[in-house]
Amino acid sequence: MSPVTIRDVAKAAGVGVGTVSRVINQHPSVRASTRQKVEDAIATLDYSPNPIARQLSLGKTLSIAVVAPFFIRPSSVERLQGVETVLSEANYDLVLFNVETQARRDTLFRILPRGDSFDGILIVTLSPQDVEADLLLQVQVPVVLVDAHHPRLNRVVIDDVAGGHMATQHLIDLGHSRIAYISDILESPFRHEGASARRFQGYRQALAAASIPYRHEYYRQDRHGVLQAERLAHQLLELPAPPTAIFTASDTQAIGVLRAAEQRGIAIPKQLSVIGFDDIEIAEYMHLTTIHQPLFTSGVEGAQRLLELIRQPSVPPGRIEEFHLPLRLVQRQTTAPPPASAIDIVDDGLDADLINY
Amino acid sequence: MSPVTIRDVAKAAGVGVGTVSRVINQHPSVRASTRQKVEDAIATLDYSPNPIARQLSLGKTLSIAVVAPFFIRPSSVERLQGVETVLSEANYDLVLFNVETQARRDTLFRILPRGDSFDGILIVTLSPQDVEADLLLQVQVPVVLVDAHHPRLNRVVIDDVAGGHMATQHLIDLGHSRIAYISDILESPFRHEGASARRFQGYRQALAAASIPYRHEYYRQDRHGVLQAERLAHQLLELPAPPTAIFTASDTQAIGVLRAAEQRGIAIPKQLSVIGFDDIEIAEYMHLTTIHQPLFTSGVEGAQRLLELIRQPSVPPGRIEEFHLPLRLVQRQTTAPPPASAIDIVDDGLDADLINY
DNA sequence: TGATTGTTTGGAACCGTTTCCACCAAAATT
DNA sequence: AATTTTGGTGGAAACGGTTCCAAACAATCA
Repeated sequence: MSPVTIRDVAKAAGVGVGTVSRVINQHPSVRASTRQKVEDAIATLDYSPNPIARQLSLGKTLSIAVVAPFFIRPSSVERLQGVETVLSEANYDLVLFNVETQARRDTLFRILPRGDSFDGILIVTLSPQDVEADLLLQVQVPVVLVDAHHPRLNRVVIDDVAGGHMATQHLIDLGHSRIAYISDILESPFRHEGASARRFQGYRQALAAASIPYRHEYYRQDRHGVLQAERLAHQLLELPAPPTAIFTASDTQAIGVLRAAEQRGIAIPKQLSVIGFDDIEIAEYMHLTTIHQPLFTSGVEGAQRLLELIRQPSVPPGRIEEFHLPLRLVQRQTTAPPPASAIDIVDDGLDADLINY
Repeated sequence: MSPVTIRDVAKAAGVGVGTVSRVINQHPSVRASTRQKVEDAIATLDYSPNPIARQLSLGKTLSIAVVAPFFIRPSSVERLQGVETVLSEANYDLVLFNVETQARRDTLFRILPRGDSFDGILIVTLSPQDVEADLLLQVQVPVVLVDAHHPRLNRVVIDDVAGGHMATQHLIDLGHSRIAYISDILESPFRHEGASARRFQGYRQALAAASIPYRHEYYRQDRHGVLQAERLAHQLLELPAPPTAIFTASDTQAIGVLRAAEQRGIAIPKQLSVIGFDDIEIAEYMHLTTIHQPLFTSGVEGAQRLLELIRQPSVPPGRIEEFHLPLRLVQRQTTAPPPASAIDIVDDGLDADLINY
């Protein structure tokens, strides 16, 4: 590419390479006349410094890695938007690592801590296991988790339990008692992502507080996605005593429920209430009632914290921080009181096996 | 971070640095016993090569820049997904450059050709001006355009004129003659993105072929976005003789139209037909009739072509290629024949000023 | 056995920056 | 006038790899 180096410039300007470097980096101790000469040379040679060489010399890369399940979690994209805003402002390059499969996830957690390719790492919606966190901590690379947890890593999160509670309480307040919960898989054998599990806890707590027995049959899980949720919803709606309301762990899954209802000719919200979680952009267009979490903001906060971590040399392990973002119920048009017909059949008790945590 | 260098390994293994390098890079001419010694040393020292240094030495960065208006164009995200698939497969890093403003756009086009930071550049939905293309060509950096045009750059595109024609023809076939077109701004002073303008051409051609006079009042433009399109739709629907069908240059804008109709209590598709363009994921959920273009595939094709360009040293300027992707009408539930009441008022001729291209 | 060919190997040179140190001239101090 | 301080400057060394060249060694052939 541009084969003109700092030495060419130095020669052309009749100065040493150090001086050219100083001019480029705005170092103060360069005489104005010299600076001028160098700038002229730079201009006529059309020189621009090789960033790779600079990185090697500096030991900095000015780029940070962002790891997330972008394409299977629309919420990641909205978070990414916040991240991008902050990073581009700070002149950091954003290197994208998408995760769709467990294999890729594991590879990345193994690869990322190696090498000095990134000044920092932002991990979204993927919680590291202990060994993985160890690796990260060992290499001393600044890391921030967004919507993910690990006790020894900085993170920005929401109170998922409270969120689950809030959603369920909203349905209870409307008069529902047959409330189902759909989520992605709560415990994959090795690493628990956790958020859906905690929302499940909130769901259980709200039910318990209202003295509504927990029904195991009202809880379904599958891999995250519209189609999977659609299938689960069909299962629920085929139950002898189908739920009058469904709470899903994400808006994406809520859309699956909406589709299932539509296919069965079930009127929303008249015959079935649906509440999601996240408040992704599409939720508004679909009039979905949901729990709003600050997605964009989470990206901003995460990125800012990461930059802070990078900038300050940081005392040894630094204090680990957990930053909480607020939640808010956004009521739209997919929740309403249950149909009169259903209220009668309250508490038929069938299959209502209580399970303790 | 990992402060152990190739020289440490060489010392530990009792060999020269060249040998270690050869082991790392799978160079064949290393005796098996030597290789073993080196591998042992690497293992015990827990060495991993510094990618930056390797890049400097190699003159390659193994990373490619992707420039696009990701967050204001959902279609970009779906294209990005295709790009990501190919690049991660090929072990290239994907560096994201988001464009939301004209200033950022211009900066990037100025910055990107500098330096040797990227092995290739993929530009999505942004057509370079001539001077910008010059810069790119001058620096000899491999470039591929996706959903963007420039005669001297490789690109993967669709036939926008045909697409515009297809959408309009569909409405005409349904019996509409009062057909409006909503798009983003066709000609910003300095650089035309073009796609919407070409779809407009297709729209005009289809109308002309059906002997339907073009009405200037039926064509509206504003910045791309749901809210802007919503406003434009309101304007159209307030016209003395409102359109019975609206064709929008993107699905995003179609959603705006749908919202406007909803606010006015206008039934879709009974009283108003709406057809979009792109077939982004959300289009299906909203039952939007639209022109499908292969978004994911466009990303895949673009990335693959870029990798080819990078791999082969390439004859001087290489032959410029324009790769076309197919289009397809996807009929869902937002288009139907016009209401009987409207058919009567055919061709009141008012304001039907014909404009020639 | 000696000459020839082929395979491994060590290490200097290089990639293009930044930074540090030494040096110099001019200015300030005595 | 001699000495110290200061601001500017040149250039070597360092960053951590890859590659090339020459040398060492092994194997083959006559």
